[in-house]
Amino acid sequence: MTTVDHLRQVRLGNLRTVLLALVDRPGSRADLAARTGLTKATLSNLAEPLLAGGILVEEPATLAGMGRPSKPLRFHPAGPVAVGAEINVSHLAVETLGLDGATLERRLVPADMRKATADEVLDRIAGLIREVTGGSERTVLGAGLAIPGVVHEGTIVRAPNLPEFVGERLAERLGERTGLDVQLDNEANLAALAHLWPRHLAGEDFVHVTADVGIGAGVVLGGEVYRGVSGFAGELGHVVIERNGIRCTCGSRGCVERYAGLDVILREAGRRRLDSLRKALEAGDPRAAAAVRTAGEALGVGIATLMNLFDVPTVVLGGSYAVLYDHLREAVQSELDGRVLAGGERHTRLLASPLGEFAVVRGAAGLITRRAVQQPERLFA
Amino acid sequence: MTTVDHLRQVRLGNLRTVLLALVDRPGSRADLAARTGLTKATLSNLAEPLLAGGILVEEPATLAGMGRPSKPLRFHPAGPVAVGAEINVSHLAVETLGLDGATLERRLVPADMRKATADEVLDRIAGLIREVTGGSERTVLGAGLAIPGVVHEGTIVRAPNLPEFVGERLAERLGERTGLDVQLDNEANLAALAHLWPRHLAGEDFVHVTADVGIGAGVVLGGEVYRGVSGFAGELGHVVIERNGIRCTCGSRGCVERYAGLDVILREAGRRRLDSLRKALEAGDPRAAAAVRTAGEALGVGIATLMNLFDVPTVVLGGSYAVLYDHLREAVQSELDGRVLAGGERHTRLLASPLGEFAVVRGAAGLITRRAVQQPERLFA
DNA sequence: CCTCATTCGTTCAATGCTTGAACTTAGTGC
DNA sequence: GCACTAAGTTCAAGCATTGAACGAATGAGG
Repeated sequence: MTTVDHLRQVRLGNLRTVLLALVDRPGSRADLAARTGLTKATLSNLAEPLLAGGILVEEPATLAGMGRPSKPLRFHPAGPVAVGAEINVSHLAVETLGLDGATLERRLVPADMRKATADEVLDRIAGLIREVTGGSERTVLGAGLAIPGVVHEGTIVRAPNLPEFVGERLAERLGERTGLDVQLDNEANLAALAHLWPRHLAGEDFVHVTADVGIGAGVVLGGEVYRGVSGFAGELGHVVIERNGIRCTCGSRGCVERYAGLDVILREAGRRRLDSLRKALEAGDPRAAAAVRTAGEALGVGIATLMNLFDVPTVVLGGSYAVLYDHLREAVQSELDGRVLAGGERHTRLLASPLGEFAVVRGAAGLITRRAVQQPERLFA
Repeated sequence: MTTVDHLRQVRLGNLRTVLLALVDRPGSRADLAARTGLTKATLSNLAEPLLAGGILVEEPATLAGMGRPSKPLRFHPAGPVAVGAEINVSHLAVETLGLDGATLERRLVPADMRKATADEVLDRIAGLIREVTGGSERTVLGAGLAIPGVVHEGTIVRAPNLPEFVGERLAERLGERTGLDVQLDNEANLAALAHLWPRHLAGEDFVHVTADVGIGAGVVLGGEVYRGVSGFAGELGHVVIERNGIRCTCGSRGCVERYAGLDVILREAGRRRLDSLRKALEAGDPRAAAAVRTAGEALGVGIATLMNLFDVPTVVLGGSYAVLYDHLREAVQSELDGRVLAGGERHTRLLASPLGEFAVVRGAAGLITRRAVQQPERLFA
């Protein structure tokens, strides 16, 4: 690598810094210089190709205070967008996201994936993507694709609820249908990413926990989703809380999933759907409340173990757990208080995700916008 | 940061690359250029100040084959050294280590720390450090200090077996006594580091597990010891394996430590010391074997949980567990086989540490030599 | 309307490390 | 001695940031 290459890397790094500052909020060259620590001269220089390339726009001067008025820069309203897509057991979803973090279009359609072939699913997803991108002339940076399974190097290596997809390379197949650069990832990881990009919810390090059929944790360390060497990191569902406990489909015994999975909660509560459970809880049904509390205790033990290993102070409960948050919190927190070693005084923060059912697709789209910002050379294609 | 500063960073990065290659093995400028991917011109340039500064020496030309003979570069035999020191419940230890990874001097002295004040301990450690460094004129880069407790930002925040030390800033106090730059860290982290630097034992990612009074895991991710946000990462001893199990001193129930700690093993085996247990095992004592096997089962459950969360393929058993390895392995591996999800086919590698009782001090010294190589500007002081 | 103060944005010379090619050095083989 | 080979050295070229000076655009005050 020549010195010239190194200097180009420096430039790309500065470009990234500037774009990150702009994701936070718009600002004039002078403001951005102050926020990034770069000089005004550098900022003028860096902004030039971004404006020429249609990534940013210069707004008309704002007339405020003394001195020459500043012309704020912001992401171009007709600039590039990213697509997020989600294949789940009971639904498909897509979303388009701008570089500024604004959601443009959304679709969520119920569908029973267990009865569908991979081709049918991909066709439907491709159709939905066409729907949300078709009307506009904006450049599409790529698509993130979320699935409920473990992904390693682009291949699905485990998907207990979508066994037909194991071994598939869905990204390539969706890429062929849409002409887009597609990135495949696990839904738990992407839900976690949605809480981190483009806006931070929980500071630097946190764990995002969701339940559908299984229980997945997305672990965020140092601002990055931690995936492990083969994509299996954060398998909270198979943390053992009773070594001679209930047999699990994974071959082990006493996995958290067998005590705190959504299917278990519904069964114990005598309900068939999350919505019905929620209503029962609101109506004060004692059986429903007991089922959720019992699950919360098991979940709390598992999360405590996770926190003692990762030493991460914050836990975000998402998906179904966010819906049940009010009835889960106390049991989970109580286990954490009794079991997490924590730093000096016990500080464990438990939050409910505010993102609702679109967290996963939003994370999938965020994967793409984030990559574009982190590798700004992608914006000049 | 000016462009000139960036270029200086590039130079320091290249210096680091070259030093890392030399830690691996000596080599001529041409050989190092080939191994690092830099050019011969750059290598000549980088080597010059290292030779002038007495960090490296040029060996006489080796006469091998055709062409101009090469003059290999290696770390100067009278170059800088680092000190490692360990305070433990039952002993103190120190070691000096060269940049090339060679151990120069070692001391290990039994001592009951529970009866000693911090001042007494520090005086003794300082005395040992003088012993191992006094005879030589070599520059001392600093000292690593290992303690059996959780360290966060230089302060001991938890030390169940050395309660007197909690809240202390031992690094500064030892620094005053020795005139050295002292780095304090947890013994489990440093034992793990010893398996990673200066020579790799287990590839990229692994977990190193030791037992003394408690059970600690040093987690190595991406070539770095993972410490968590407040130094509590890898608290394997307090992973729960039976949520309604035995009460633990930490306030929780069913912690691995209560089933697989060294004190538990010795008690169940009816022995008082590790050495006596080892002899009993060699003699085929069935009670001893059963105690170790039972502990191995509990340890295996805890490690399986750890592996499902971190997705790290390799586990190194160190300290007392390395001594008991032959009798532990089967039970641990069996739990791992039944419980770890792993990548596709189940690949979990279980190893015994080859480093023996000096692993921790070696890691402590390695902390300093590693820092010197990673921040080569420190070598030109 | 003019001038001053103020802030925004632009221009420009200086800076230094790696590179690759050409060159020098120091051996072997015949 | 001469050709050959490989190690090590010399040197001009190349580029993004900086800081200071400069130009531009406004408000305040007379």
